[in-house]
Amino acid sequence: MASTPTTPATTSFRDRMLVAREEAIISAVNQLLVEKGYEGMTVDAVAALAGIAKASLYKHYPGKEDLAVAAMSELLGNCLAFVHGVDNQLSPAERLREVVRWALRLNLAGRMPTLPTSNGPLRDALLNNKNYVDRLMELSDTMGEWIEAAQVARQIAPDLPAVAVLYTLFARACDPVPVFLQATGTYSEDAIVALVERLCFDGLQPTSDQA
Amino acid sequence: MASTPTTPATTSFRDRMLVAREEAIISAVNQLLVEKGYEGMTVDAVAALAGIAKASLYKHYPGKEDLAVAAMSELLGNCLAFVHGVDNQLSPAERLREVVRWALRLNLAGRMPTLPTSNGPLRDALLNNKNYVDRLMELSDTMGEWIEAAQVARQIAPDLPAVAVLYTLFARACDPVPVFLQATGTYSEDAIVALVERLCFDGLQPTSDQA
DNA sequence: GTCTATACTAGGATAGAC
DNA sequence: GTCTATCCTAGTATAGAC
Repeated sequence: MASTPTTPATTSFRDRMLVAREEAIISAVNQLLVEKGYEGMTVDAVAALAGIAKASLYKHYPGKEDLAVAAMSELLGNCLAFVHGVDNQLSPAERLREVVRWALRLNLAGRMPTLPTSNGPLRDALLNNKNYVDRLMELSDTMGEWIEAAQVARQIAPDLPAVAVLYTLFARACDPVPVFLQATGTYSEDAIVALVERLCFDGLQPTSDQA
Repeated sequence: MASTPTTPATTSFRDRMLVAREEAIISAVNQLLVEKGYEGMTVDAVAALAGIAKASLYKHYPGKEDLAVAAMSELLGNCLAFVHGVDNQLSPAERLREVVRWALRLNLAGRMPTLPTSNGPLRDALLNNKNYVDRLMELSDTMGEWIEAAQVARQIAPDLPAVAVLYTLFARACDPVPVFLQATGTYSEDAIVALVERLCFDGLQPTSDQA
């Protein structure tokens, strides 16, 4: 107890502090991206919400774009963790539905950050980040396999281009419809998830028992 | 010929010039909203693209928000004009499909401006503009009637809340999926319109003849 | 109503001490 | 690596002459 701390223990403690800070920073970024969007998120606000001085923040992340990239990279990491945890006993289509439901719940809970597609430099920063691109490709590969398996099993239409299906699933994860429905105050979260999942997979058509 | 121009004629000419300028301004706003988004659109760029000095621009529209509101109001006007021109002989569902196709084509042509939902002051400016709100309500009313008629006719599922259908149709008009598909360079505009229309109305499910 | 030139401010990024 | 204080560009908006 009274002895001088060993070097590795001290380093480890400092590392833990650093990691905790960065978690607080990215958590703040996530919240502000949801509330204000990328352009509306100021670095000052991130620093204030994370309880850190702005200059310190710049020691962790060299610019505003890097904050956004880190947040999106973490989002993809969480999504990959969920995807890899999905029960492989489920049919491919049911696995895809699980992912859509996961994304819808994240969205409704106000924890789904999104970035504008119109911001060129930001888009470049994303595509230049190996971590982000690797995760995006792994997610696309895994979901792409599920899509093709679901098409072979005739659970989703086999004549749809797989890339169109993949883009559609990604887009539904950021769709404004669930949040708008939530804002009406009429529907429970579960009801909205079920409704939007159905709109995605079945469209507006009557189900077969609605002749 | 030599006589002093009559007051009404002079006024009319000046009015035409003014209207032409405002059309040029809103056209520039539309283009920049598509290319850069609202926050990325600078008033300088609008002025330059419209071929007018910035100070002159401010004589027409008192601020940046007003530019965006005018553009969205014009968009709603164009949409209403299309909606009112749709053949009433068509079934309600087919009329809704016509509107979706119109919006998809506008989107693919790079002429569909969108605004961020996260910008509070901008949202207020929209909702405080009578012209915009009136048009939005008229469009919602008309399409709402079509939706309910289509549900009665069992052309779209009658158990879906009409408001969810309406939000979905609005959301599909601004969806990123068609533009992403366009960016792959693999599909023609017609193919993308047909594909996304199908995804909206039929979802991912196989069609009945794909057992 | 059009222009040139300028005022004002928000916000991204840094300097330099500790 | 953390802080306070500062720099500086970009961008909204205006003044004032014509």
